[in-house]
Amino acid sequence: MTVDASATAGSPVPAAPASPVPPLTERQEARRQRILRATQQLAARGGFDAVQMREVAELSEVALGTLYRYFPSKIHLLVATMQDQLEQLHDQLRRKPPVSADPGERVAETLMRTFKALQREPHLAEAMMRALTFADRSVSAEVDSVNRLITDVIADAVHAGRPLTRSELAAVRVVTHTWHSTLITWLSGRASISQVKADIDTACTLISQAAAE
Amino acid sequence: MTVDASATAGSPVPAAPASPVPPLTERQEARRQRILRATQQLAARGGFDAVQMREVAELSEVALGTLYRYFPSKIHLLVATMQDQLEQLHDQLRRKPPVSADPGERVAETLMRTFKALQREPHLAEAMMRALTFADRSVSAEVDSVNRLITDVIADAVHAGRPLTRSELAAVRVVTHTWHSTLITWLSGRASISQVKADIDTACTLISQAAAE
DNA sequence: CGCTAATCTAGAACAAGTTCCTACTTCGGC
DNA sequence: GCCGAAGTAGGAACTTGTTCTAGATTAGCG
Repeated sequence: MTVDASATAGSPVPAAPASPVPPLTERQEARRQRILRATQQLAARGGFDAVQMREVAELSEVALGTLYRYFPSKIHLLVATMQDQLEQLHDQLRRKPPVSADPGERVAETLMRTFKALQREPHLAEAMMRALTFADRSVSAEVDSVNRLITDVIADAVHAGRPLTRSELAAVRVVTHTWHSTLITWLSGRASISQVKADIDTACTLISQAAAE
Repeated sequence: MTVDASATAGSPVPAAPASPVPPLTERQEARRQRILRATQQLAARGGFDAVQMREVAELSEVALGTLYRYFPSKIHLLVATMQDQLEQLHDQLRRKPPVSADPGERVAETLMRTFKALQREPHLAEAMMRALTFADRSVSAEVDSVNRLITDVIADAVHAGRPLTRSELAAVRVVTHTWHSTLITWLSGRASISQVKADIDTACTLISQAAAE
């Protein structure tokens, strides 16, 4: 159950772009992609519980041991899937940035657009978010990387140019906290879509203020 | 793996005070307490992973089947433990309410005091919070009840008397989201104590504003 | 080309949550 | 005090994440 840090730094794990990752051969990269695709597929169908390691292995035509060599746990696998999705999302958002005038509104717009994307595959969203919040210390690096991606997405929405001020950063942190937590609440059926929107809007007022300083 | 709603409504489960819970006999209440105490003990020692159902059963001198009759899953068990702790906390806070003048500061003070309490038993905190955020729909009722408890704690800190205004309620929601999420971040070693404090303070400014309206 | 280390496959084995079954107690009503 | 129903003990069995082993395959290199 405990996976030490060295496992995280092991060969085919992508993880943070900082660690010295020996480049993957073509076939290895293909395997990795097959695994991630299979994971998405299973997750999209039945959520966290439907992502069973044996099934992922079978569907991606890889031995169970190999799956574990690429992703040292189910949580690592799903967090990596989230990284994957977030990168795609970030690209899309760069192509179509939010249009509102106010920074806080731009952030809210961005997050609501993301939320709509998640609603299209609620099971996949559930699987990824459950993994993200359930992750323990052995997945810190990967979870941090996901958080950085989200923070970047939000930071882009605040303003393209200059780095964020201290108070803007503080506001962004609270926005990401609210985003994660309200999403979880929605995914487990304890909040409505409009409730999620309201929570995001509330948190985003902090950004408007911080930016106005 | 899936537990339907009827299980939640089963006999000895306390759950929401709404469902018609047949009163427990003295021995049953004693069993329930033994189970909760054993859970706390194991959780305090080694966190989520150390709470193993077989061990809880053994330590509380109850058969495994009986444990499952009282708490239909490990998650239910830990969420119930959290309810238990929160009730104690709420009592303590009622005896010693926060002293700051500003509502937002009172909330921040309350949460920081709670945070200090959690720091005393970080493993127990980890176990309860992991369970809370990992809980799926089958635990909705219990998780909601925990959320209500936290909301009450915060609402008390905002102001003893009148009910909260709409915008205060919105602010309180964001504060609880921030609280949960920043705690998780701290528990998985991705944020420092001072970071947690900063996040709480940031979120609490929303309350000050809402109360000032 | 042939060698060696790393990687991969197939499948057994193990761990912990959960379910199920059978016999024994306890409870509430008579 | 007695009876049927509900609750409990004890433990086997099942599920799924994870680990381990032995025997192919592959990649890189002289």
